[in-house]
Amino acid sequence: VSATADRLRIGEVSELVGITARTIRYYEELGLLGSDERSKGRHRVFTQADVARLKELVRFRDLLGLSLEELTTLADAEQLRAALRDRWEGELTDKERVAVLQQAEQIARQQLELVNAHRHKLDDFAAELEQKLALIAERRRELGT
Amino acid sequence: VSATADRLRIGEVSELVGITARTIRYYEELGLLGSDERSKGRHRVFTQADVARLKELVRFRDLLGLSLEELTTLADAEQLRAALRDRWEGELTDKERVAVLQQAEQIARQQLELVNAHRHKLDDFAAELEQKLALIAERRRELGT
DNA sequence: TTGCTCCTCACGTCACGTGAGGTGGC
DNA sequence: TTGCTCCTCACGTCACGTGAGGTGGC
Repeated sequence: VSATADRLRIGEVSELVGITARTIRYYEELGLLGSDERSKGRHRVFTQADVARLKELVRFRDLLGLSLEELTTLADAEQLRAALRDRWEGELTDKERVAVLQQAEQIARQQLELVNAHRHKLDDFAAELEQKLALIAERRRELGT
Repeated sequence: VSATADRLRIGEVSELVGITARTIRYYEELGLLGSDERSKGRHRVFTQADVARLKELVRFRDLLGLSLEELTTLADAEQLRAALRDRWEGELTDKERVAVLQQAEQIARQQLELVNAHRHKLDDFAAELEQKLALIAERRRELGT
């Protein structure tokens, strides 16, 4: 199969990520995926790295409600990180490696803050609902059932 | 001021809820608010109950990513509950009161499950990011900085 | 070679944003 | 009465959905 060679087709990616082919094409058009070298009209080819990136984008979209414009910024940062990572083996000095790690750390920290902000809002929401349930339970006790 | 009489105008509601007047009109058009008795062309009048309802809808929209069609279902349930609540004082038998409470409890439980499902996904996401940070920290130790 | 999957327009939809031009109400 | 806020179209936009008609590649 083509998958063994890490050359995925759009249908396979669609299946793996859980989004439609149309969405993948649209994201590519917006530049959310990496470079797209392909003569127009021919079938797109994807890698497992593309699948990972799409999964992450979809997660930010669905869980944090980010717009595609916001995802672009995020994708740019990730792309930079990936580019540096590709040069990781051998070609970098220790100083450069430290700089790459610092960059990666900053990105991850910002993402974690976004996630945590959303978590707190959901925690508040859940707490209110549980309070509501407690109030209902109390009223039911008052009614003797 | 008009606010003292619980007769809010769309601009006040917009401010209180944090959405635009256009959005409020759109939601009214979809029937997400209660009954709209008003001769066309005249200014809309809202109550604090409308504000509370809109705040809840916006929360479900933003935190859980529900579509307006899904919000409709949710709003219908809430509306039913509110209608029953209005009849709460005096007119109901104990049996009817218990039924109302059971309904309210079921709704709150379903909402809580939705919220918790989202919370778990965000927990997973946060855990992965923290793991990533731990990995970065480890690499930095290996590099001696 | 036959099918299936993919391709590119291109129009439709959902959830609003953004004026244009006009009227309501404290 | 003067302003400000509100009103109703109506077209624009973002993030895709949904065919129509045609070609690529195992």
